[in-house]
Amino acid sequence: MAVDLELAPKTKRPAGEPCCEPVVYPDVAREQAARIATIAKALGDPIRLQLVDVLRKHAGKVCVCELVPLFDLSQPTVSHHLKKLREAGIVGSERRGLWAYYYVIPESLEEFSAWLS
Amino acid sequence: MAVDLELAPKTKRPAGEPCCEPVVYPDVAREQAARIATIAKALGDPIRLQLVDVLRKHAGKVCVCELVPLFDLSQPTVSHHLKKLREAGIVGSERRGLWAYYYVIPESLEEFSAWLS
DNA sequence: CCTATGTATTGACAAACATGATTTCAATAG
DNA sequence: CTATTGAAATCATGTTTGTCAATACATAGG
Repeated sequence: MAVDLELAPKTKRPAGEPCCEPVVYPDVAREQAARIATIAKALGDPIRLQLVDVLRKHAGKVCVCELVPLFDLSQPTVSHHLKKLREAGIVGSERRGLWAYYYVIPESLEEFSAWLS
Repeated sequence: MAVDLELAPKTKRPAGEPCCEPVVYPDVAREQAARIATIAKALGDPIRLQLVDVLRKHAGKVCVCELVPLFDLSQPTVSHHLKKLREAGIVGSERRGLWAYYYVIPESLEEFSAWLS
């Protein structure tokens, strides 16, 4: 797992040699990085982060009509952000009649959280 | 801190009334969300996430010349990503002669990590 | 000096993104 | 049925992003 890079003091190359040994980054790490980056990207917008924050604090399902007035944004824009979060697997939604309720999928944040700490 | 949204079953509005009570999102939370989203945004690219990953695993300073061959990218592109990470306050850099060494600033990830868990 | 090397910046460009206006869809009430 | 309402999708637009080629900058060695 750990990439073993050398941190030896460098000297100017003898004009031809490569600077460093080419280090191969393991594919599994790349895939994990891609997964985590997808989550991070979805959280990388203040609105979406606050959406997740609100949803998490309620630990239940929240109606879109309650989320929209939290922000100075149009309903379609909030819907757009919720879609992004859905596509990233961070939230799920459920329709009950006219209303749509959103909730956080906690497992979706676990790998990221583990990597971060 | 906790936003107290009601989750009562909804009924169709009497044509005029707003759907829900306007809920005020506290400003302090907005600022925190903005800070965390900045970090998340910077981590929201697979390359940058791997860069941070490598730097963290080494818990020391790593030469750019060792980072570039990890990716199938040009040196300017890697430099660009490192700059993004620097601007987000996630990494710092130090020049020693020709070489530039990068390192993670652990505190930069603390607030995000705390929020996530 | 001059040349070579490691790194950063600039310019350009396609792709992705955030946003709002408008439209579409689904479901409820009458 | 029709009208209305909540939510999602579509369209258009201006902005940001990731990438590389080319260039600039700084430093080390001769």
